[in-house]
Amino acid sequence: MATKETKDSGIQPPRTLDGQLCFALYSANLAMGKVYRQLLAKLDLTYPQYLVMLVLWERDGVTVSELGDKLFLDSATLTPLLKRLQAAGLVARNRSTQDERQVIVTLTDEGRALQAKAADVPVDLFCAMDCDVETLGGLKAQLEMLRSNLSDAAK
Amino acid sequence: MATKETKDSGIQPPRTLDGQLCFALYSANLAMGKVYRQLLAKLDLTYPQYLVMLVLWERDGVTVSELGDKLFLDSATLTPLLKRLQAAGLVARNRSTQDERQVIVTLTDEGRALQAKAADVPVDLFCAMDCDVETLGGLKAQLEMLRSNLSDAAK
DNA sequence: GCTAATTCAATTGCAAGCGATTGAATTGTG
DNA sequence: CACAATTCAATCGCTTGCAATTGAATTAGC
Repeated sequence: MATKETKDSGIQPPRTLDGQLCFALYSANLAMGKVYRQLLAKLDLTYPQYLVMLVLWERDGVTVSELGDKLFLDSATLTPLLKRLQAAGLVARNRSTQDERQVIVTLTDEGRALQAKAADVPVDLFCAMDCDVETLGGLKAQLEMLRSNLSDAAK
Repeated sequence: MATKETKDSGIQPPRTLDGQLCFALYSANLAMGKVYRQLLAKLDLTYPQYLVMLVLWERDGVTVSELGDKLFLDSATLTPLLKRLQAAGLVARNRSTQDERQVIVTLTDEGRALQAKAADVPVDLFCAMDCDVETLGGLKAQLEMLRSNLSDAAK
């Protein structure tokens, strides 16, 4: 055999930077982060903090684990992030009385009020992406499939 | 006007977590990072470090700025990363004699030797993604377009 | 030739992100 | 009931990623 081949397929994955899908994913994500940083600056939120607020605006009063399941993050990331949101006066953290292991995250009045100020964010971001809706929808579906496959592969 | 609309388009970008392309991008990138962390553990590299090595394996002896242009990263990220690669014995960092402001990054013998050990990484990752090549190619092109558009939007 | 503007890497301070571990609370099993 | 296993949040240590700044080297303008 002259060159290494992918199992059973005979396909050659690219070995250079430019050829790799993963680098495109990585750098698109970085670029998205920069746009969000600008858009969210007026709300004093980072993108992961904004994601937590999105979850809470949809359904208030969730545990750290539930947040983690929705956002694919664990407590090592969420606990300090939630403390910062608490310090900013946007959420409260309270132990569940039913199960003292769980911490319930709740919106404060200020946190609820922030939703109105954040209304423009999805619109502005949609404009920044400058794509037609069909493309974005297809891209979203493919990325979700990719995330699912990669999650399965990672143990 | 009953609801806010995207400029001139009448289109409603999604406001919930599940609806957002950006979250799909963000979480797919996190999932990719976890797979790479496992694959690269045997090489003692992180994914950004691996990207730097990819660049150097393609063309040895590049400046920090050139690395930054290729990887869309700046010196605040690259300098400490390169110092870690240097501490690991994979690269050397030397001031250019032509222009003392520039730092030239060069592979050591050990760094060059690592390329052989990394040969399986793209293959393994391709398997982990579990997609056909056409899908991956299309996805890569769309992500590159998205990155470009977002970069333009961010200042 | 001299000063102003620019370029380049480095540094600082902060916020993720995660592997690994800890400790408390709960559940399961005999 | 007892006690082992599990679940859950928190903590530690490390590596990105970046805005802002610094300081040195180079280039441009006069």
